[in-house]
Amino acid sequence: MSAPNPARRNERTRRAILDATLALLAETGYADLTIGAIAARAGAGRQTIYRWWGGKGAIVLDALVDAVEVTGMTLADSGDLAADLRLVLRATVAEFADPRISETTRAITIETLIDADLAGQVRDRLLRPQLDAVKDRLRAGQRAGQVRDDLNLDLAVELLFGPLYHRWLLRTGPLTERYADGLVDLAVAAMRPAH
Amino acid sequence: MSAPNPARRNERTRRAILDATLALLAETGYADLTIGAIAARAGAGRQTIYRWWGGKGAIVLDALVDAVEVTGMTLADSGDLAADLRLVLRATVAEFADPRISETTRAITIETLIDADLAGQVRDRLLRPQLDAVKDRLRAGQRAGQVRDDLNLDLAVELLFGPLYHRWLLRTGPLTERYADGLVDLAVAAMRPAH
Amino acid sequence: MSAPNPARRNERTRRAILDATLALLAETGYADLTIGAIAARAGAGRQTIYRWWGGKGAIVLDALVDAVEVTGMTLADSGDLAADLRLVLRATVAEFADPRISETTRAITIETLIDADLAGQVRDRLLRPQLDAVKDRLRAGQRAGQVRDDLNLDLAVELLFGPLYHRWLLRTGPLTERYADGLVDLAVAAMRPAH
Amino acid sequence: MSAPNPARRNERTRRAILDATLALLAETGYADLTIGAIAARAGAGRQTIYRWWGGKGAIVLDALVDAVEVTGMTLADSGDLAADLRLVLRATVAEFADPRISETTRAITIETLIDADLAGQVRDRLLRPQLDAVKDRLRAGQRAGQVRDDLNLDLAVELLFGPLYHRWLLRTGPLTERYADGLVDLAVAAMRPAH
DNA sequence: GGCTAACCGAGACGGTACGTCGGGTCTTATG
DNA sequence: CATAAGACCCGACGTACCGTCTCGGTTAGCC
Repeated sequence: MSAPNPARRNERTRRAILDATLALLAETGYADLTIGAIAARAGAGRQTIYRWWGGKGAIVLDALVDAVEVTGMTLADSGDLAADLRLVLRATVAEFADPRISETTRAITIETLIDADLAGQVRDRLLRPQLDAVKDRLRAGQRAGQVRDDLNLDLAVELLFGPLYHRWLLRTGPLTERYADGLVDLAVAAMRPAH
Repeated sequence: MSAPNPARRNERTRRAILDATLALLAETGYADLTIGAIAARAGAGRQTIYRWWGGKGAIVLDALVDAVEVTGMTLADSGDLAADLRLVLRATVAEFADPRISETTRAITIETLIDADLAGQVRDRLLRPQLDAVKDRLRAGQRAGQVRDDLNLDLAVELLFGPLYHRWLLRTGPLTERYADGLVDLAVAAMRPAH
Repeated sequence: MSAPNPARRNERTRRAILDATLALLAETGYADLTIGAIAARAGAGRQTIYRWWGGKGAIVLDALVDAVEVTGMTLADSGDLAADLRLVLRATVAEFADPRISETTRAITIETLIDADLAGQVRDRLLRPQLDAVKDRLRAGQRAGQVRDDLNLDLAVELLFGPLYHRWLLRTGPLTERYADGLVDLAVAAMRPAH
Repeated sequence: MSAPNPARRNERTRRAILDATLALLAETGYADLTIGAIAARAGAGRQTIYRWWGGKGAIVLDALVDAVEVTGMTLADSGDLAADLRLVLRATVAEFADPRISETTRAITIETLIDADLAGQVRDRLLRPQLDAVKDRLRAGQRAGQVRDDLNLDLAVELLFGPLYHRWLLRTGPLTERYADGLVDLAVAAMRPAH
């Protein structure tokens, strides 16, 4: 009926629920994840979950955001743009290649496809920080003359991560460091100023 | 117990089920689509569905493949690579921008995230033809000297479609013709032979 | 949505549910009786119970009616009215004194206090046959001159069973054969024609 | 943990809770009565109720006893036993016929069927005074020679009230003054000394 | 008249049962 | 023997209350 009072929320229970969610995600996968199972694992009542979250997707998002804790991420700037980007893409490729992480990412991706609100939250809280960090690095590249001035940076970021998502989503090929490197080379070639 | 005999299958029922599936997909979205609703709409028994399909994803896939009917697609070759690619990407963007098609694509995407077998089928029966058509056009571009000889064509195709999927999936920006054109320009720049 | 078709009902399941209900009634008492427990014990789905019954009371009533199976009950007529009535009242007292039966009777009585519809059913299907049998015997007594002609027979029946219910309900005293006999004597005295 | 101190009890809250209980009993009936609703209506905390009462039945009993306030009831003795009893039975019939009172009586009756302890309390605090008053009047009737000396007075009292309860409980007929009078006549006939 | 122990309102918590919904299996009767 | 219909078992859903447990705020009774 009325909204619950967050001030009175039991932090310990909140933690237990998020932890249980991550654990069960890893064990049973997203599709077989149950509110009841989370509650049981967390030693919490089911109602407590419904009190604070809207559904499975919301809990999982919270659990993931909480786990990743992306706060003020920035990329190293070694002067070598391609090298710096390689680092990021290799790391991302590694995450997608890790079955445990991949599984969870798949889970939350499903939920974003179902729930547009959630999609916005995932985008803004989970992904934007990373994408923005890359964008900042590209801007620095522009100032250093390595990147075309008139390049649309949002598009450029998509050029880096889009193919990777595509390959992951459609499983059209392996996700390896070699792949990441090739992708960076190609993207950097596209971004280079016309001589 | 024993496998059903496809020869005795009722084609009319099959059609009714696939049609009902597409109709309900458009009306209620994938998440709220139920086997029971499909059966009811199709005037079929639920058991009939279970007899011939494995689950929601399999029906939806069949319905979509059946609807799209991608057979031997090839790209026009006007000599102008960028122009030819623009046509394809603009068409794809238009599809993703169409809410009805987008919704259905989301539906099947969800299912591919859940069921890897299905993902393979979608990839091979639904997407591969299109991607291969583009790949063929790029190969022609290589022969014409517009595309670097050492370019990994699979990667190149991903460079074209990946950003688009990324933007659609994460809803990070509008899907317009302008966007398609800008993407093509960037990708073509990346593919151009070093002078 | 639509009413289920009784013709297709599974008799075995129905029996299992009624049996489970009686068993659990005896074991746990009415208050702690659960739809879920009945279903589990019967090896049935909860939905199956909800399909055919309206609630706990309806199942219990059915189970009891089914157990008692009161069909065309009549009293012996030995010529000695008091003796015949003593037999009935002693039997009733014995039932109320039996903890197992008493507990179940309490259960269904509760439900009749809550649900007037159910009360009517209990009255008509479970009790009326017995009360009517006594009434018939009293009518025979009138013909034999042992009972006042102007006696309201419904009232007379209540005079026999009412005190018994009262004592059972309020637990104001023991329910024994002696009690039954005393009650019959008093009631018969009240019914006797003024000489 | 430790028992609460009755001396510090807030009388206003106690009253509010009992009043709310009676009001809700009349409005929603016993089955749908919840502790939470009582607390809300009374503007009290649920814990306060649990502090002072054991459960729904205990509160309802207190509320009813409090409402009835049976103190030292005695029957008038006009010399005419039947007339005096008619007064009592007519009053009782009127109570049972009043839907509001009847509903509440049903409520507490339910609870007595569930909780034997409570049954004892109801019997002793709520009913015994009335029954004893009638018993006293019958004893006076014995002394006056209107009632058989060897009559079991407890049984006689049940003979008066039992049929009434029976009819109320099973709803086998209307509860009217005529009914009360007829019942008294019959009972008095049963109690009369053998000529 | 100030201190302090308790009661009080409020409401979050771990639970349990509810009644509903959909999944996948089975049974029955048509054609 | 495939089909339409639908009953069946199962189990997750989201809700309603239960009885317990904090948490401040208020209030009574003893210094």
